[in-house]
Amino acid sequence: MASPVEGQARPIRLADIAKAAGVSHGTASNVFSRPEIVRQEVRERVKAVAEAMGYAGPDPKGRLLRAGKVNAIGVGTTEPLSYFFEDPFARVMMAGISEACDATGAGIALVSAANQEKLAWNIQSALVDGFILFCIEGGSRLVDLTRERRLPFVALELGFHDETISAIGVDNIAGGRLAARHLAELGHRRFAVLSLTLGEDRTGFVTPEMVRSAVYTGTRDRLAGYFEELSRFDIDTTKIPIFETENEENSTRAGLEAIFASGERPTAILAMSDRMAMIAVEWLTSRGLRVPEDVSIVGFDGVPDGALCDPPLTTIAQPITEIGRRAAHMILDFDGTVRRETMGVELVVRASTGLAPRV
Amino acid sequence: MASPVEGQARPIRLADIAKAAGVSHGTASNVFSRPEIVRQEVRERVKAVAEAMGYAGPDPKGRLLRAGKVNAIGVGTTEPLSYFFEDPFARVMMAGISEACDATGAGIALVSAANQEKLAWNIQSALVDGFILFCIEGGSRLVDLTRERRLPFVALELGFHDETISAIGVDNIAGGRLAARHLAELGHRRFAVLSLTLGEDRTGFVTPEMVRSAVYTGTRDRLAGYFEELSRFDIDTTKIPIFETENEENSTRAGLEAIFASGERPTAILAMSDRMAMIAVEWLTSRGLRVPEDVSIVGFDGVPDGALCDPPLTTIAQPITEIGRRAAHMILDFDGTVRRETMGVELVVRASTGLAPRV
DNA sequence: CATTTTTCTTGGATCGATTCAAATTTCCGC
DNA sequence: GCGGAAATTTGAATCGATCCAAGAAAAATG
Repeated sequence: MASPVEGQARPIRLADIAKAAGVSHGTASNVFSRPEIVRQEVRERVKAVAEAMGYAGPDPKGRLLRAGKVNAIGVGTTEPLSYFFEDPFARVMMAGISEACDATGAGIALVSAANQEKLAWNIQSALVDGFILFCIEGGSRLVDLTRERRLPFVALELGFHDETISAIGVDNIAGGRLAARHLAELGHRRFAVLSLTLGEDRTGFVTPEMVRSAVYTGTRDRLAGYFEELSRFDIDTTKIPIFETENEENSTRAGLEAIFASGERPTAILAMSDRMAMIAVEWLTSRGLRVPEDVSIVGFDGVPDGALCDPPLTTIAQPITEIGRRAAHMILDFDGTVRRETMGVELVVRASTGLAPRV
Repeated sequence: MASPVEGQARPIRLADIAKAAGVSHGTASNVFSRPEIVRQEVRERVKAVAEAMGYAGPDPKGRLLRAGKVNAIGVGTTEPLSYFFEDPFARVMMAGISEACDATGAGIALVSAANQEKLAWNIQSALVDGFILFCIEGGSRLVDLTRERRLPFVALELGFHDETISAIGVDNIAGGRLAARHLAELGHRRFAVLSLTLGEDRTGFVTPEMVRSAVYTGTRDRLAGYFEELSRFDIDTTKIPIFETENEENSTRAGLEAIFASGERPTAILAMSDRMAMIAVEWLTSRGLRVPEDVSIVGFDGVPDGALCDPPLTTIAQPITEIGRRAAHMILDFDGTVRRETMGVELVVRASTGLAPRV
């Protein structure tokens, strides 16, 4: 079933309507954008002509150039676009952004940069008034590219070493401490860390040297929080294995294999994301280790899925939706200043943590 | 912490660069869009000037007007924007759309129309090459508005009576039949239907008259499918209560109350969405009725959540991702024809259905 | 009916780029 | 050093609207 659409004729412009109706283009424009200032008779005539000629209404492409403002905010990531709809953390964040946009009537443009060349082009050509950047893997490339647009932008996760850009994130040190203290108080003494990325594009065990030179200060801060607190319990933090992953299945599993391959198995895992924590729960369970009887796990983020999995995840909850809302407002109400906001975090105790097993 | 940004000076234009570098704007433009055709020396000089003046690169707003193509597809709904990130059906659909867009490098613009006036404006001013419409509640207003833009658009769910618009959906009659046959074969004889909307903005029991005059033919077809098949088992379909909901908690609960208030309780529920089915499971369970021992339920859609809930949902699965992909391609590769595609559905038997209880 | 106000309309300027035919340079071979 | 081909550069036209100062028409006033 197929029917032709609107002959090949090029689309009707406002000027065509004006001519046909015998008015100036100025008046024709007013009929659509400020109808109240044109005489009723004229208004109706022009509208009738427009209708008759099949005019689609003022083309936003034209209006845009004059108006200067797009009324949409771009959300960028280096992941494929589907990330926004599938990743639990991103989804909650997007819900917050959506809320702010809905309230002001702004639209959302999703911009992905999964592959290098297109990344550049997509960021460069996005029709938006500003950007919110999901700074995950490859975040610095994304930031550099975006900076070139000279539009307002905010990095989510202020774990980015560059203090000259706006960012919103959480108090990672406090978060790390809360998680560590909770486990230490349950009697745990042997730990392992599933870490987010410290620099770019690598996975594997991390050395203290690498921690010092971390690009992502957010990751570094969480580690610092973990260790500061554990030190208070007289735990030798230099022996704690830290495995850097890409926050997805393969590298997280690899990390777990590596950690559990070595001699002294940890009784507690500090995971820097709920995603990793949930993968860890599954990995452990499938190997006959019980959570939390044999191994306790604390996640980070506080995504809704964490409450639903089995066992429900103990985690450090971020106010994700609120971060999203604020990020959107930073763009929408941009005032020309760079802002860095730090939000608080909260320990949510559920069933993935328990007393340390008797030795 | 606040630092001023780029003095108030109006942004630098390509023409400014051209003048400063002593070349024509044509050449300046070429430096950025087709660098290979300009002499290296000139190219470098212009680039240097641009760099020095802090030029942000060719403004997409300007380019757009000339180019005519936005390279983004709009996805519209009458729900708030967060719908796209929270509703399980929408999310899977968006994943399919994302895939197609990623492959071609197109962007996605989310357009919401939660409130009437803004709906119009948002649709009218969206910078996109075409629309994909989530035709749920209020779908016809959305379609009418979109039609005015005279851009290609596709309605998701071809359960829309207007055959002149492109649409992709599933074979609703077949789906209805599969669900009904499955239950009938398990011995069920007393049914109730939780229906999607037939027209606009109403909930409550439905009369045969209303079914005949349905605006949403998709809903009507599912009903037809249910009833055709049940008739084959000599079931008197005129006695089956049909309750129309808005596919959310309140109206679905109201429907269940109404259905279970009457004398003869159903042993099987035909729900037209997994969402309603899951709400029904919860409602029944909280009232001490067991699923499937006391009441069996078949959903519709096949969203991932349905496999995870307790008990896992028997459902009629749509190829949601594939529908999303195709919808995106219809817009991306638009050829001026109206297309209506019907996809197949599949019965997925899980644990929410079982043998009819002995009387 | 002339004059002042008020209400509408007009048409040129502008938003920021790209395109393309024509003009100008540069490059080659002889 | 010259003619012609090839490589660059130019600048006017265009994309589709909105804005606004100035002019024209209509309405109000005396």
